[in-house]
Amino acid sequence: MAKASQSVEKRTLRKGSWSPDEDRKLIAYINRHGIWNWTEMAKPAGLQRSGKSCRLRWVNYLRPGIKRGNFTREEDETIIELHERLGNRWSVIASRLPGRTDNEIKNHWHTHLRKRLKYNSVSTSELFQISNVETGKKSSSEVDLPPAIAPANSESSSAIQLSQQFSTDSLPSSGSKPAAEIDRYQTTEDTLVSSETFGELQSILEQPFTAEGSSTADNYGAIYAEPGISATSC
DNA sequence: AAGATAGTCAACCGCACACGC
DNA sequence: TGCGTGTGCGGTTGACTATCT
Repeated sequence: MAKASQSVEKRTLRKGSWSPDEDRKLIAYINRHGIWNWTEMAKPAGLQRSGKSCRLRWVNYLRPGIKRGNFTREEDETIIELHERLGNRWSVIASRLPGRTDNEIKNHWHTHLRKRLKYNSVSTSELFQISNVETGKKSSSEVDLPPAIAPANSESSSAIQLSQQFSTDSLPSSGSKPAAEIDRYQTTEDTLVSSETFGELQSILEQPFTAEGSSTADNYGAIYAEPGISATSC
């Protein structure tokens, strides 16, 4: 493609929040054709978005199996535990929290957990009590969390409904390119395989958690047992 | 009631890496 | 081997919302 037309395209690309209509288009396209090339997909999908933007929206928001809403105490503890071991390796941490995205975990860390750890002399379980006193203001996801799944806003909710709706015939098991390509996006753990430190990470991750509870393998099964998403392809 | 301030989170940006040619 | 392209990741930003004064 010529440089001139590329720059024109760049100028016409939409930025900012996604509309429900855009969400619908992206989901519909992916369900029909699968994920084959983010930068090329946007146009035939009818979206004036960059490939990056589409990918981000899908991975963090529209993908089936995304868990929205408040973090549970177990999830919080898992994040804290893993962050102690791994640092800001959000994608690795996300791989241990089925249904949570690295972006969401990162945000949650910066907005909730990090400040709790300022009280770094206390145990993780005590952090949950401290948060009550400390924040005083908003109590959104802090303590005694309900198993909330309620999305933050109406747009989110519509996106999720759409996603779930589409997921019934979900990620393409047939079609021109999909299966092999899509596998790449099914699990964050797969992305670790290529890492030179995979072994190292795995050994770290396989150490028992005090707080991890039921959050890993079992839930993977549950999450990815959604229609149209095979656990094996994860 | 209205403005100021703080908190939250979706989305963007830039960089690094993998891969194909 | 070097280059171009696509993708993934982590840091950061900015709009929106909640709370305070």
